[in-house]
Amino acid sequence: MKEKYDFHEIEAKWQEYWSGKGLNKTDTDASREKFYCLEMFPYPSGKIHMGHVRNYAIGDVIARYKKMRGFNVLHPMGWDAFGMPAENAAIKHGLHPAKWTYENIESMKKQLDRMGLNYDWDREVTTCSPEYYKWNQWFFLRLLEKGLAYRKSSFVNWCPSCATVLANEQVIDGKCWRCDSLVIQKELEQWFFRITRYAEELLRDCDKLTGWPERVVLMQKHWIGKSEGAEVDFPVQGMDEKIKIFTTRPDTLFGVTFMCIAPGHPLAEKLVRDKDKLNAIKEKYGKIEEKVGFFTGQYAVNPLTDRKVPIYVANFVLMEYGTGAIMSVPAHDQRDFEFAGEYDLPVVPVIVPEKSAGGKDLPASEFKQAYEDEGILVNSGNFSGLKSSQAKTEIGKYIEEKGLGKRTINYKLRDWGISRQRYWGTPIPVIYCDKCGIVPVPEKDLPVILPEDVKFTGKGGSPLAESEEFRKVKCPKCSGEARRETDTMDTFVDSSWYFVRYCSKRDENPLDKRNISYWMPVDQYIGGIEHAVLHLLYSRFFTKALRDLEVLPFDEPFLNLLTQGMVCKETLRCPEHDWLFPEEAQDGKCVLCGRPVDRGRVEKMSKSRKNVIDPDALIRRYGADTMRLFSLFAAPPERDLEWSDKGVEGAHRFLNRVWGIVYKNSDSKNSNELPVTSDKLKTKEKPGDSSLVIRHSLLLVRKTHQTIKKVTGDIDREYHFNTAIAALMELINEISSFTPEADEDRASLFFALKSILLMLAPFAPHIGEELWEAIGEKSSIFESPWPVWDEALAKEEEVELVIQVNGKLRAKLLVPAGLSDEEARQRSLEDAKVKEIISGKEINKVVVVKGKLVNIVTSNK
RNA sequence: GCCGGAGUGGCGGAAUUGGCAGACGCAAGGGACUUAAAAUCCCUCGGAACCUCGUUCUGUACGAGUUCGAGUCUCGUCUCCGGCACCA
Repeated sequence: MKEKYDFHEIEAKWQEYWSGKGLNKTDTDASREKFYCLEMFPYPSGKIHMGHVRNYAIGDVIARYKKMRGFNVLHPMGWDAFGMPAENAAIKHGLHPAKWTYENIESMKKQLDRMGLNYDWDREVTTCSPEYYKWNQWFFLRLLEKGLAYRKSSFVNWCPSCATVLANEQVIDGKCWRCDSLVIQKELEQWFFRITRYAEELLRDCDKLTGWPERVVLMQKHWIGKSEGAEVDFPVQGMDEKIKIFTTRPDTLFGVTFMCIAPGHPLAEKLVRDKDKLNAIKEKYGKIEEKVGFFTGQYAVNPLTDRKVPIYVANFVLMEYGTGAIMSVPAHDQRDFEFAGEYDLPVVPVIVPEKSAGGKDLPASEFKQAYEDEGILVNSGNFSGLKSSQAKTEIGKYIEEKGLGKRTINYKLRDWGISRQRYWGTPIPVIYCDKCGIVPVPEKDLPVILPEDVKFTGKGGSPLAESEEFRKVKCPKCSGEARRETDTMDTFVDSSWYFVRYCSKRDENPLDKRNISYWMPVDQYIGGIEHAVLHLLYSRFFTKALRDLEVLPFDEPFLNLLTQGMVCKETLRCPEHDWLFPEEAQDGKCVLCGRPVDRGRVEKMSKSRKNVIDPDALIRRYGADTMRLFSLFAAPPERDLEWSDKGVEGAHRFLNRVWGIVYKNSDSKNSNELPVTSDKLKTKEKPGDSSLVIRHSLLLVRKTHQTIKKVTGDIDREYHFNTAIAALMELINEISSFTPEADEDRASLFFALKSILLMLAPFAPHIGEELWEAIGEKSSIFESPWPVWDEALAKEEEVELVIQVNGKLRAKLLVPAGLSDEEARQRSLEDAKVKEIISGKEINKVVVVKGKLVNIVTSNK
C-alpha cells in the first residue's frame, strides 16, 4: 500500500476492474427482490455539468447501497438525444445532427465513467436511434386507433426563434422554456395527444404518489386544475343562437348584468357588424395589462330571470378555457366589477355575507369592490335565503330539469400538442392522400426513418418538407401519389416511456411483459424539480394510455421521486469585462484588467453568468470521489447546494485522513481473526476487569455500532447523505485518537475500519475498493453485504441525565441507562446544586422523561 | 393576487416523536513540528456581563399563545424563494 492517496491511479484502476468484471451488469434473476433506481437521462449537449454530477452521484449512492443491502438493482443510463441544439449545430457548423449527437454521447459517456458511476451500459437507450423511435411511432399509431391522437387546427404557442410550436407546459412566463424568446400565437394544423381524457384519473391518482414530494404533487394538481360548476345556455335575443357559458358560481346567476365572449368565439363574427372593432380586440387578446371590450349591440336573455343583458366582446375572455364565453356578475367578481365600472354597467348584489343575513340589499353605489365570498342568496327568486353551497346544487338541479344547462366539470389541462416543425425528432408516421385522407403508416413499414441528406438552412419550415425524397410516397391504401407528414414529434414523447425500454435488453422486445412486470415501476426516480409538470405529467399520461393498450400492467410509473436542488454559486462581475469565470478573478481582482470584481448573489450555475465549475477540472484536481463526496455532504439532496471551493478541499482532506489511518494501521489486519462480538466485550466489561485499554476498545466498538445504525437510518430515511457522511467523519475522528495496545484493541480497530470502508464505499467507491483491498479483502467491496449493528452493543450503559428546574438547565448527572423514573427523580433532588436552587421553595411537580431529563417545577419562581 | 416552502453562529448545515440548540464541515484565532513555508497534528470558537477560574444572563426572522418544557405546535406580522396567474 502506498503512503500517499493517489486518486488518479486508483480511480482508473477500479473503473477498469468494475467494467472488466462486469460488476455493473444487471442480474436477470427474477427470484430476487428488485430495486429500480433511475436518474433522469441527460440531453447529450457534449459536456456534463454540476447539476448532472449531483443528480448522478445521488443515484449512484442509492444504487450501490441497495445492492449491498441485497437487492437486485437495475441502474441504467441513456440519452435524450433528439432536440434542437443538434439541429442548431447543423445550421451553424454544417455538422449533421446525428454525427454531432453521437460524438457528444461518446464524450459524455467517458465523463460519466470517470465519475465512477455504476451504470449497466448494456441497456443504454439512445432516443434518436431508429430502433428506439420506431416505438414512438408504434405508440402513436396505437393512440391514433384509440382516438387518443388526433389532428386539429388551433391557435398554438409559437416560438419565433426555435421556429416551432410549444406545448402549454413549455411556455414559461410567456416565454419559450428553452430559449426565452417571447412566444406568439399562431394558427396551425397540429397533432395532439388527448391527455385531457385522463385528466380525472391523473388527478385522482395523485393520491397514489405517496413517495413524491408534496409540492410536486400539488403542482400537478394545480396544472390539471379541476373546477366544478355548471354550463348554462343564454339565448341571444332575436336570433336562433345560444351562448353557452361555464361558471363555478351558479349561485350568482341572478346577479348577471352582462355577458362577455372571447374575440375568437364562433358567434363573435355573427354578432358584430363592425369587423374593425373586432379585429382591434383580437389584437389585444391575451394581453394582461389592459382589459378592454365593446358592446356588440346584441342582447342575451338570462334563462333564470328572463331579463335581457348586453353582450360584450372582451379581450380577457379565453377561448381555450370553459366555453369561450362568460356570464358577468360584477357584484361578486372583482374583474367583472372593474369592467362594469369602466363601461357603466349595473351592479346587482345577490349574495350577502352570512352574518348580515336577513339584512337589506346593499345599494350598488355602496359597493367598493366585489363580494367574492360565499354567503346567503338575496334577489334570487325562489332561491333567496339559501346558502351559496345549497344554492349551487339547487340551481344546478333546476337548470338541468328545465333543460337550460347542466352541472359540469372543467379542467385547465389542455391536450398535448406534439407536432414540431423540426428535423431532429421522431417522424410522425402518417401519410396524406388526396383520395384517402389521413392514412397511418402500416406497422410493417415502421420505422419511418429520418432521411440523412437534408439541407439545414435555418430558414423557416421543417427541413423534412424540403426533402422531395422523404415527402413523396405512395398511399398505402390506394397506391396513388401521396405525401408524408413532415412534422416530427415533441421530444417529450421520447422521454415518456424510456424507463420502460431499460427493462429489457437491447436485443429483446421492448414490450416484453415479463421484464416489464418484474422491473417496473421505478422504485426511485431522481431528477430536477423543473420537470414537476412537464416530463412527469407526460410520463404519467403515457403510462396510463399504454396500460389501456395493454402494454403496461400498472397505473403509475414512479413510486418514489427525489427532486434534487440546484447547484448554485456566487456570480462575479467585472465593470469592464462583465461576467467572469471563477478562475478569471484572483484576490478580488479581474485577471484581465485588474479592476476590483463585484461579488453578486448566489445563483444557479449557468453558462450565461459564468458561475460554473467544470467537473472534469475538478476530477483532475481532486478526483471523482472527492467531487462526489462534497456534492453529497454540502446539503441534503432536495435542497439547493451552494458551491464552495473550500468545502471541496474539506471533503478531500477527509478522504486523505481515511487513507492515512488505514495506512497507519494496515498491519492490524493480522488481528482479523479475532472477532469482536457482544459476548466478548460484555465479559470484559465485568467489574474488576475493566482495564483502561479494554474500556477504550469498548467505546470504539460501541461508536462503530452507533455509526452503522445512524448511517443506515439516515440513508433509509429520506436519503440524508449529509448527516450520514457527518457520522462517518465522527467515527474517523474517534479512530484517529485511538491507539491500539492489546490484540483486542487491534481487533476493535479493525472492525471499526472495515465498517467505515463499507459505509463509505457507496459515496466514494474508488477509495472504498482500494482500501478494502489494502486491508486484505479479496473480492469487491460491493459484493460484500452492508454492515449490521448490534443493538446491545450500540447502547450506552450510562446516560447523561439533564436536570432542569422550572425548565432551565441546572445540572447534568451521569446515570446508568434504564434507571427507573422514581430513582431518577430521587437522584435529581439529591444533587447538591439542585438542592441549593430549590431550597425554600415548594416543589409542585417533577416531570421525568425516561433516560433523558428531569424537570423540577417549583412555586414562586 | 392565489397556492406552496423556507428563515438557526462569520458561512454550509445538524437537532428523527415537544425534552441539553449549534453535530459534522468550512472560515477565523492560538499552539506544536519546520531554517522557513505548505501539509499535518493539538486547542479555542453564538452573544453579553461579571468576583479572569468559572458562573450567570441571553439567543433559532418578529410579536403573542399553548405547555412543566417550544427551533419544533397554534395565531398574527415581516422577509426571501418556488409554482400558478385574466381559469369565469
